[in-house]
Amino acid sequence: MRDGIESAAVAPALLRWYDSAARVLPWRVGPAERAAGEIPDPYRVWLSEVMLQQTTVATVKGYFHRFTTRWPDVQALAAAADAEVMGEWAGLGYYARARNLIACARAVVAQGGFPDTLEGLRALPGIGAYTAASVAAIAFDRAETVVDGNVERVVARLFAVTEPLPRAKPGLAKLAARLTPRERPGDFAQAMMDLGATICTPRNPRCADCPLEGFCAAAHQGIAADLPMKTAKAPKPTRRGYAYVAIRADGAPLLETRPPKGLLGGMPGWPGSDWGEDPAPQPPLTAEWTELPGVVKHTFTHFHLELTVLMAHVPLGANPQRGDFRPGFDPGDLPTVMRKVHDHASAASSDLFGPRPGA
DNA sequence: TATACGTGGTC
DNA sequence: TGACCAAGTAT
Repeated sequence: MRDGIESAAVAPALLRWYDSAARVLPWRVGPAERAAGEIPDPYRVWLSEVMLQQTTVATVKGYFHRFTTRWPDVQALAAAADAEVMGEWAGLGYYARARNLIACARAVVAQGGFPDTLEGLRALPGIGAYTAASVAAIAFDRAETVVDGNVERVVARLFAVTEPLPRAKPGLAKLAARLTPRERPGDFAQAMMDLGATICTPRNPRCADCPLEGFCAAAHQGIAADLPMKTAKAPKPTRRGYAYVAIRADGAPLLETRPPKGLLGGMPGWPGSDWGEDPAPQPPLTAEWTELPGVVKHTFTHFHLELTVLMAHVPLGANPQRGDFRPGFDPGDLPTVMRKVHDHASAASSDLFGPRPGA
């Protein structure tokens, strides 16, 4: 793998493997269909790629099916109400993706369709270098280089790059570009990612089963499992807070829509205190609050959270300082940490959203 | 360049 | 149990 001749041999070897081993995925047009002239739907490619950002295939499958059933094309998604889309996204995480998804769908409809160039795609909300390249390559057959975490790992091993991530990113992208073929760039990208997901895995890579082993410098040196190197991450602090579960006599829960930016932005949640070292209680209304035993624990990307849950049943005329009562609210529309709070309160009070006796 | 931003699975 | 990790983007 030290010269261009060997680099040129990688794509054909990888594509031969892909033609025989490609995974069947709901958004994918397989090599056989592709050869028969079938073109992937840019809407489905875009939607799947956004969902797949930092998210596993297994998790995405169900969401992709529900989204495409409910909104079969970009026009339908663009016409949907924001809260409907946010509710359908609930539990998938990184909620800025859902906000950008809505904005992107509307921009695409306003433009009369998806742009078919890297630059046009890159200008849309929520589409960065990876997603722009993947949609351009997979849906529009453009010879763009797709670089995700899988590709970085595969390339770091192929070329035995010992420089640690994230510093190594630019160099790895250049090496990946050297491998990208003019023919079948979309299948090549998907093949690289499939290889990273199934053979060239972060731990215990199955080099003996790898179609590229003969090209791989790391395998040759016996250091594949040690690459890519990564710089140490900062430890996660623990923050604490209070969450308030108020249920009105008709069963309606008191919820608020969180600010559009920042953590869980735009999603519904229980009113609460600030989250920090030693937060002060901040009940959203005056009531007889009962502090539930135990805490709800949740870990975000950059901190641990421990929430103390307080619950109250309040009369029909209750007038909260924050949030609003939402009859018929579906707990499934809550982000996971808020659903954990719901479940914690629910365990302490059967039929949480049901009307109170005598109400 | 560094940090904020979710969640669920794995070892 | 807990740290690592996954088909990244925005600022």
